[in-house]
Amino acid sequence: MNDVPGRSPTLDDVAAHAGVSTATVSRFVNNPSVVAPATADRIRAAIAATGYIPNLLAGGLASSKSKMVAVLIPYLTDSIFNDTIQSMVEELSGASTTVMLGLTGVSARRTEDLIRAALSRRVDAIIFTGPVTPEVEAMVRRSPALFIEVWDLPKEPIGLAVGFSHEAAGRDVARFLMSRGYRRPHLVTASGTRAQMRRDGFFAEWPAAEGIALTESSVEVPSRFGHARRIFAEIRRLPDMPDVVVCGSDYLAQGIIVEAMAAGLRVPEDIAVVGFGNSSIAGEMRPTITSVEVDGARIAREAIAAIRKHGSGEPLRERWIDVGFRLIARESA
Amino acid sequence: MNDVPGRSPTLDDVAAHAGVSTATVSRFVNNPSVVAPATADRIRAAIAATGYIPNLLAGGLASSKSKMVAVLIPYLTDSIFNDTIQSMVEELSGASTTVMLGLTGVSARRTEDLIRAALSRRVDAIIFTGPVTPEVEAMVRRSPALFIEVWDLPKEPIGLAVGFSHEAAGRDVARFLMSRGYRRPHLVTASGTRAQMRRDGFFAEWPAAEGIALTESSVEVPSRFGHARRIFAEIRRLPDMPDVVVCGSDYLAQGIIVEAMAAGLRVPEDIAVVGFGNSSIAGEMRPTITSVEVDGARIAREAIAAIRKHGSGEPLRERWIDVGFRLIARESA
DNA sequence: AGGGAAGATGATAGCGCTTGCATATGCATT
DNA sequence: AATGCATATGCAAGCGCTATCATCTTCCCT
Repeated sequence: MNDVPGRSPTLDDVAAHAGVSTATVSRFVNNPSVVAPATADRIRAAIAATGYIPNLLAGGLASSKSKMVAVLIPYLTDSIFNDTIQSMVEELSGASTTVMLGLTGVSARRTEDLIRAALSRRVDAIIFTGPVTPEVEAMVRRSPALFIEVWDLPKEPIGLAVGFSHEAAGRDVARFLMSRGYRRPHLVTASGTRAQMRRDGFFAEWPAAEGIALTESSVEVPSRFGHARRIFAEIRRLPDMPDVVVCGSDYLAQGIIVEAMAAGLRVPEDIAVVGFGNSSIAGEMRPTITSVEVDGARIAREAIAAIRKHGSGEPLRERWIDVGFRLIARESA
Repeated sequence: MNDVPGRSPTLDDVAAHAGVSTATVSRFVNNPSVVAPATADRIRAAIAATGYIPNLLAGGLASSKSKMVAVLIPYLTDSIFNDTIQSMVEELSGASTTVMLGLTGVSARRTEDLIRAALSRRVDAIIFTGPVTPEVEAMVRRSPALFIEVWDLPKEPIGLAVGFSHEAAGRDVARFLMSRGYRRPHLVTASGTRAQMRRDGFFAEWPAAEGIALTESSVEVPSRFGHARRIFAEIRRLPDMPDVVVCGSDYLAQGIIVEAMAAGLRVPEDIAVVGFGNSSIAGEMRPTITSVEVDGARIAREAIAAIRKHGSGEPLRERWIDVGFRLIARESA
């Protein structure tokens, strides 16, 4: 598309045009306030006249900071991270940082390739969700990039962890349901580590007494809307219908509600439903979905603050940032 | 791992370790088959021993191709592009190309900033959805990056367009509904350009005859699930209930179905619903949603094929690639 | 008026890689 | 043997920027 004769303008072109040295233009571009106002004006004009667009490949090479961060998540579709990623990308772009997006799926191989790709770009940080394999850990440890694990609080984070205790969340849901009088929950657990931790928390808290039973089934990650048909069919086949279904995402919860209503059941009277993540649909569904809210925007902000600190050489004081969670009781349970 | 503490290993380190020149290692890294098998083995060993990870900033600077493409979309949440983006990112990563993700929202300012950021990284291509402002056009035209507009077929694409005719899609939906005997459609149109084009197509095709009426209302982009409450309330206030609601996304359609059922109406008997985009939920909802399928994966593949061609210097023959669409009749209408 | 401190700018050596050109080696062809 | 042509590798000049150090002005204080 380059119908313009010649190569694209460089710092030197701008410098020549403005009658200053390249160093001065470079300074101006990175921090306009360090050059004299009059010079700044000339440079500004020169940039406009030449149509100069900085080359961040060169800049990054010279300064060994790329102003780029990798965001690695499993999926884009129906993911509970979705709202978090949205604010993550917005905040990052706002801080004039480029986001490199990688979808890991559940494949360790793919994850490693993406980490390698990120390191190849000399990203300033990697924002990661999901289990860390030894290979990933090895690669990441020898790199200067800040490694941020979000949505969880592993015992031994490689760099920084920004998240909350899934085990505690599971416990809270169990306590909540008990207090509401539910006695026969059915857990739908996804195959990922975090879902398992919530399940463990739920089990640990749930009292094993007479008349207090619990059943479960499992789905592939992510906990999608589409899993609902199979799960609901499974539930119907149970000898005793559960009184509440605990889901790994609001999307799956939504699906269960739809299935229940299609089967002529009322939610929550005949069967209650709990979601997870407090995605926007949770408050918009009919009935509205009881869910566990996670402050995705806060996770994004904390992560970015850490990246900025790390970038300016400041050492990070803490290894974990617990953003907590909040159970939001709505109509569905 | 005998890595030098301090800086990360470079091509020279690997070269020294393998007893060859840096050029040879570079060749090996970019295309293993051009070096002699014995040399390749030595280099492979050296890379493993040093833990070398290429620096694509330096590589990109030297070769002036970044192996990076920018993907710019309005939103991540509830977006009809979601499935497309998913396959786009997967295909791109598979082709060892880094994806730079940008969320433009509806702001022209933000869009321009993102384009500038992409150009600063010297991306090989920009995959774009949404209206092109003169500023964007100017920046993009003078850059060597391939500019690909997806999901639409503008009359004068700057680079390449991969999409389909929204006007035709609107017409098809109108014809379909007529043939099914619907006579009182209600259109819910989002504020974006493409939605407007579908609306125009629908209007153009819909016969203006006795007993064949049509109403409409509008929503902010994106056509989210959450808009359904307001829209449905509007519909109920209409003097004559429409017999079918035409939505700009399957998510909104899903919302309308939920609202209708909550109001005790049957879908499609009392009121039918049509979605758009054939997102995964369309086939999973109850009732399943009649929708217009767009082959997102194909769009992704075509875009990537074009990028590859453009990258190897081949000129692009065509300016438009029409991937078409397909109306999928399901239970909801 | 002299001595500096502070501010603004210039000169320049890399950052780690790619690539055109030169060189060296092997092998089939005359 | 001499010639030619692949094939394999080395040399070294950049790619466009940043950052260190040096230089040159001001301007304030004693």
